Amino acid sequence: MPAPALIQVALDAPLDRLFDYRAPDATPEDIGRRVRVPFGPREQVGVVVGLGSRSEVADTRLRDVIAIDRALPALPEDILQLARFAAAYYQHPLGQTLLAILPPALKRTRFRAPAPAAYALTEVGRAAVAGLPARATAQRRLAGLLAAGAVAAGELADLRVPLSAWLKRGWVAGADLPGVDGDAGGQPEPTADQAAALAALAAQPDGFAAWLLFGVTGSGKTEVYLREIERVLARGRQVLVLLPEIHLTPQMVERFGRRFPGRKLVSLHSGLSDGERLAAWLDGLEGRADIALGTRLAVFAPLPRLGLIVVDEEHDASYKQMEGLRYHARDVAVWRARAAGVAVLLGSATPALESWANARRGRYRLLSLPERAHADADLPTVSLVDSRTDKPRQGVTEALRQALADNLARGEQSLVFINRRGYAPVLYCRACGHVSTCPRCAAHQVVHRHRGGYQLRCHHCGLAARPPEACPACGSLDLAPAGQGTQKVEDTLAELFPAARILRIDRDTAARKGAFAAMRTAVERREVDILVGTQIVAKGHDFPMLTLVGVVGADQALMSTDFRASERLFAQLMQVGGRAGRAAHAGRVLIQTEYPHHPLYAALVRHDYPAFAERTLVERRQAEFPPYSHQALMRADARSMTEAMAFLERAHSLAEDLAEGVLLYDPVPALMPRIAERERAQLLVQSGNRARLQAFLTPWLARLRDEKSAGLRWSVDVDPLDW
DNA sequence: AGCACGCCGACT
DNA sequence: GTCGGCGTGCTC
Repeated sequence: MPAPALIQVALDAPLDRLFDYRAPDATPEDIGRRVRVPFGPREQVGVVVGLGSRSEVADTRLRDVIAIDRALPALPEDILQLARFAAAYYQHPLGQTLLAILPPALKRTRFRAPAPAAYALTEVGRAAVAGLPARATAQRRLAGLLAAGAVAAGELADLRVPLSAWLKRGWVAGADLPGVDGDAGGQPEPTADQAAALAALAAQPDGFAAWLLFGVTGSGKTEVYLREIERVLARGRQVLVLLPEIHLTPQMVERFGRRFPGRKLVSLHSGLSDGERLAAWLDGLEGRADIALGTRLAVFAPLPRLGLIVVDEEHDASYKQMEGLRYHARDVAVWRARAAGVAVLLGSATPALESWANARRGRYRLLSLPERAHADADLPTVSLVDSRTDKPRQGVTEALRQALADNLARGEQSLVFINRRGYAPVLYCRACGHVSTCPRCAAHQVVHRHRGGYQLRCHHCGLAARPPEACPACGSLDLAPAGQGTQKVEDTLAELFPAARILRIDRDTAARKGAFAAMRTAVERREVDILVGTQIVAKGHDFPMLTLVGVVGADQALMSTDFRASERLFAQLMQVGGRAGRAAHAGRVLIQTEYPHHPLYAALVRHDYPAFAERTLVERRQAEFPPYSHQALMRADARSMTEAMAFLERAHSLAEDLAEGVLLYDPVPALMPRIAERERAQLLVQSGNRARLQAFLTPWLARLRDEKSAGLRWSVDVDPLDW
């Protein structure tokens, strides 16, 4: 009699171990497959990660697997390896990591065949729809949509009733998504810089290589991606392209689709329905997709013929996941490229200082595009308005007001950038100096306009309250909003320019689905004269008639205690400045500041990222901050600060005998010490050697898992981006 | 994380 | 008398 066959299963539980189940018919081909198993009192979906004949667990406690899903292909070995790496590096259980990278449709315990990506009329259907009665309006609309060929499932979402009826009758059937018609002929001639970058890429022998493509906004990084992708596609390989934000993907998908007609392009992001996401993921896994474009989670997409990874805007913080598996998609991409023996191309106008340092050390190869691609599109002129001498009125200096007035008179569009939502950052008592604070957080309440009046909102916990009539501290009625937010700047501009058409874009106005696209259309149709917005407008949109960018309130970031604040500010200002004058119109950027001699602004005026980076790297080296050290941040929160700190003190003492080559800081209250009635503290650990830090974290955290204290939550963030 | 089991206050 | 509060313990 053969030894009992067991499978090792990774499950979505916060437990850093695998579970054995009896599976008499399991074979090595089942590794990577989904399984349904009994887990405690319920059923769970897991992934088979190994086979065995013996278990640490007593026979009597072993249970039988319910089903192995052999209808779908197994997760390939390279993806299992990638998940193992990410789980180990970011100190997250393997089961939760694996289940996080599966599309949501595959996490359900009912194993079902995936829904088609598109639908098309059958022969029978084509004949039948001709005879539809006039009153069958929904069916006639469906017939109209399908008349020209296959239509994506997503576009038929509101017609699912007649669609399912037709499926039953056999009038329609699942189909492949139609390819986008393109005009591959209309490719721009590469500039000299682009040609040099492409030549360097082409000269590189097959195998792993990491490239940093450094190019100012408008220098044509995308054109370099497209040509390099073309070369890799021609060798029969798949390409993975990572983008920072969901609302950027439709534009990129369209551009890629036009450029590669006949190639199968899929997009992977959380804006898709579960069915669309599954279809796209399977297109990748089964090798049908040639190009996969997606946001950070797409870095884990299975692509058996992978030949190149592109990470666009590689400095963007949205590549870092802040919850659960706290991975950085750019770093995972580099690891994956190395494991797969392919090239990874990281692009940015303002690289992360980590990447810049890697390029300087020769770990990444640097490709520069110093010139804008259109010869007639010069870089915008950046100038500083000294707001100590030109005193702002309602936040706007005379120089900015004049520039906006001139632009209006010329019929050109302007953008006023202020990275603060709401009306004013705080409500202030002019009698006693009291400021509005959130009852649940250690944060100010922000004044927002609300239904003709005002509202106080906390940006940390979301709590909204009516503003008090009188000061809660001294009873004075002399309360006033202090400082500027997007809403107040919008009001000010409306007063200054009554005839101007003003549009505000921030998280509050862009929240509704489709709102962002509608705003873009309004700007493109020139129905807007002045845009007011937060960083949400800075990202990746070309508005050719936008020729002036005004920046208000940027100094705030110079005061921050976060050592990465100036890096973020520089990137943000370069990016928002890049909105100005992208086509034939020269652009201007005006930055209001009380520190016109600050070296950050001086570098910005010269469009000199390398100077900014060199200077900031010197500071980082002196402080032994990243990229000259590697960090992990332990966060704890509890009902009281005493409990949170006590836990971290305990963690600190459990670390002492392990911490060779690792610097342990003392636990301290977090920068935001209370959010939603939870008191927060943190403990930073740091090492000049990444492997040392890793070798320390694993046994340290293992010790802590046995520590229990009620109501206390803790987590570890490896390579944290913000505190 | 769920979910069950288990031991103490206000209610049909 | 019991419905239910959430402490703590387990999941192959």
